[in-house]
Amino acid sequence: MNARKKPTLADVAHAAGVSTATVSRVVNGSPRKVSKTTRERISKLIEELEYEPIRIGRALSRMESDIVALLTPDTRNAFYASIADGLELAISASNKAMVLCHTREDPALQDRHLRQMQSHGVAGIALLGAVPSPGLAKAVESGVPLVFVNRKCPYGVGYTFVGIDNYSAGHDVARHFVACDYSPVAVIHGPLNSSASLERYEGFRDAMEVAGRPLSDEFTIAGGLSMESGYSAATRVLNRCEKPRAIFCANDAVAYGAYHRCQELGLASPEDVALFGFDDNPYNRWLAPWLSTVAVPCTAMGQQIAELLLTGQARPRQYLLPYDLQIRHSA
Amino acid sequence: MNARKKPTLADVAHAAGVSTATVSRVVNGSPRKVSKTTRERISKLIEELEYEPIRIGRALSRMESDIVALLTPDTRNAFYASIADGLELAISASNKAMVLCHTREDPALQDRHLRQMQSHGVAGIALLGAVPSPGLAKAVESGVPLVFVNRKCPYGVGYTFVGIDNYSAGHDVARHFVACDYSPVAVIHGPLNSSASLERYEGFRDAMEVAGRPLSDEFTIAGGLSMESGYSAATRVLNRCEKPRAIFCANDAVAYGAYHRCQELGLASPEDVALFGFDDNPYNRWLAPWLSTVAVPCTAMGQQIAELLLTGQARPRQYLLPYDLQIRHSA
DNA sequence: CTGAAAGCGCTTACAG
DNA sequence: CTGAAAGCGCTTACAG
Repeated sequence: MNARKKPTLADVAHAAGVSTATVSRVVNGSPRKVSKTTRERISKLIEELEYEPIRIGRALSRMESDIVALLTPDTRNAFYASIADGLELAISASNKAMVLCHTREDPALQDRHLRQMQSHGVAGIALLGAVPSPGLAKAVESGVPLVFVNRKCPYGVGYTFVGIDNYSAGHDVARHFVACDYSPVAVIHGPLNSSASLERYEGFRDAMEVAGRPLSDEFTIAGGLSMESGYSAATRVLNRCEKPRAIFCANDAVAYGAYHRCQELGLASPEDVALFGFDDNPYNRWLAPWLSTVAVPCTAMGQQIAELLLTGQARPRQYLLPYDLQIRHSA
Repeated sequence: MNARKKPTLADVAHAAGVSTATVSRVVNGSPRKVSKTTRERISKLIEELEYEPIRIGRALSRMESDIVALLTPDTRNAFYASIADGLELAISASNKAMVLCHTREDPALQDRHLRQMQSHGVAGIALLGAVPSPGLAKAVESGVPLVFVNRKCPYGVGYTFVGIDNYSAGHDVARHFVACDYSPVAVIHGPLNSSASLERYEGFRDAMEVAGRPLSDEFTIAGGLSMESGYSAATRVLNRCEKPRAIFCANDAVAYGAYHRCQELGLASPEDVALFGFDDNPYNRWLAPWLSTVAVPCTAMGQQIAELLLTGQARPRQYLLPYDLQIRHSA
């Protein structure tokens, strides 16, 4: 009911009998430049009037808003949601805000968001699971601060990246499969325009080959990264007369879908079909404690992204975080 | 490498030989007011120059940004994530953006976000799972467009709400328990300052009482809404010498935690302990197809919220969406 | 149908 | 240490 408008910088300045420049300086804490007495007087006034800067003003004058964007395919995947969560925590602690855009693996949609975010004047954009798209190609040239997460930039190597060594992780999973003596072995990989999917697959494939057990084409299945697509990929591969003894899945969501299909077929894991996931989805602990997987440090990733977005990187760098093979019951 | 600055309204106006007012009018599509020829000329120029309005300018002059905020405890809960997803879809389709803030059920944090969002000049705020807090009390008075989702406003009844009839749903679950003849029956409810938790619990309790099987105190457990807290609440209630025959859980996440505890204790569901959840979390389909639950229409909720936030409500209203009892294997 | 001009709330070189 | 003033890029009443 209180129709009193929110106070502006000018209101505070007027009340304090100083210029807006001075108030602006104390708000932004350039303490060297304002005398202690004035500063204290103004601070008190700010308290009293409950002055809160209207950020649009600042944004216009600085030509940059207090906002960063996170573009990601789908936060219903709890692994992505965890990264978003960690990022948001750090961003909001720095008194900034995070806008969330779902790209749904769609280049056109990613481009719309990219343009929209630039027109919002965001301070930076994190791309968690970027897809190649014309707008992205432009954006990397234009100089907006970009951080690629999980998947590397499709347009060259000189861009900031936060993630793990997927090739090496895929390699490790293969070595585990060999140690368990699983045969034949199948892989359900994600879209190969994603560096994460590609490298996982290549590392796995190469290690199998080195071990003298090359992957066969009929056991190399291309799929998406959702539970639905894991289900349908598993349906296909388990339909063959020769069934795979073990499946390396593109991520945990895919493994969940595959698991569901195994259940339907009455196949036990690891007895009939060993299953290996990727990410260590937060739901594992409660609903799938049996799932062997590669733990990706999503919390650390969120923090790293925030740091890069907040401080602005002098030069692009690759941040390779440690991953952790989780051998549990399913493989 | 193209250091050409992005064109502004003024650049377009200059190129077209008209005033910025005119360009602004065609950008915002007030078609009555600009002659067809000028309009077409300007439109062509906009294309050519790839002009994209810098939204901060508009925001400052309108004193409202193209952004809406979603405040929610935790999107790692896939049910909340689904609502966020639906909302983001609709918002971004309207060429606006959604900022996501996690409140973690913490009043102080909620207040920080509330203030921050107002200082960003957001066009509206959706509170999915609001907690009572001083800042919220102020915000409801101040006239920011607010939409309460799932949980009603703790400060009175005259506020916009999108959700289901939780009392009635709790009632239905109790009637199912009675029909199954489960006894004794336990309930793990969420925080009672949440209307959703409170009403579910009350509906359940009242229906049990009407059926002549009132809930006992020792089988009424207060907990949080996470998997962790479901686990610990279940640990407590299953430690008693008399074990419950069935547990109504605050939501599916709590049911997952309880399920995990049952597994550890070697208790089967529904044979030893029947389990009932709430929400119909998207993960159910794949990892917990056995879980009986109340399906809440999260997609429809997301759309409804977007509509309210985008069009601005003339007067507050309650939007009660239909829910659906899902009787599956666990109860 | 179109334009000149004021205004939105900040920040920041420039002077003093 | 402090202030007057210009400027950020839009929108919009007001005139014509």
